[in-house]
Amino acid sequence: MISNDSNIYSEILIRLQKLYPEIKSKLIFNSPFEFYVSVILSAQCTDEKVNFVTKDLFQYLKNFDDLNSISLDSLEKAIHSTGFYHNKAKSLKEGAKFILENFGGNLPNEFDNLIKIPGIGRKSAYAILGYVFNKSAIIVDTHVKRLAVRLSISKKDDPLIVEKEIASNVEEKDWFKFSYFLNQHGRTICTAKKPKCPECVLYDICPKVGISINK
DNA sequence: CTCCCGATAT
DNA sequence: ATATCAGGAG
Repeated sequence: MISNDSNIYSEILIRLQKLYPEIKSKLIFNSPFEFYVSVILSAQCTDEKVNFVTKDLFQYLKNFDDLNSISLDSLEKAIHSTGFYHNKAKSLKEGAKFILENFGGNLPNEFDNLIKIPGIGRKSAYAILGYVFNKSAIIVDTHVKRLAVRLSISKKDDPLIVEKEIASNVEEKDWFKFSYFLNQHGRTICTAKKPKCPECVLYDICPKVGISINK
């Protein structure tokens, strides 16, 4: 099939690779446990703020046993500034209990097991797989979702659809990269509110350029 | 679809 | 002052 848009995926990979050469989480972690805590705290919160909070937290919170033992009240106080602190503290403690009871206190490295942990959804499960265990994963967060729609990779604003489109159009070895690139680009250039289209390296291949770009 | 919530941009 | 950010649970 001779078609220009059949190359949009590889074009995105090539161009964004140059812009975001280092594929690494901005979250600072030194163990699967620390990433688990950080990824839960990172919901609606900058990675910088998470790192600020975990710097002190990880001095005394070393594993799932510690997390299971700490009082809800002191945990809430410690993570307060990340927002949603009541939900997050509850998720962290319930998740820790679940991991101790079902996985012997070790964070599992299979998607099907991760997704069973209370407080861990698809996005967090894939983040753990990709960043901690270097397994293939497609992280579809709000940025990836938004860019997939703008770039007409997906017609629907649905994480599962976006995931399937990427899975079937990108080589598996590039899945994680691809979603990482869209995420980075969404944070910096193709922002939700005022996308910087004139600065965008995908400008000429973006179908939504010039049209109302509010989705 | 709503609720959770503090921080930051506007 | 207020809109917006954003993943997961119910």
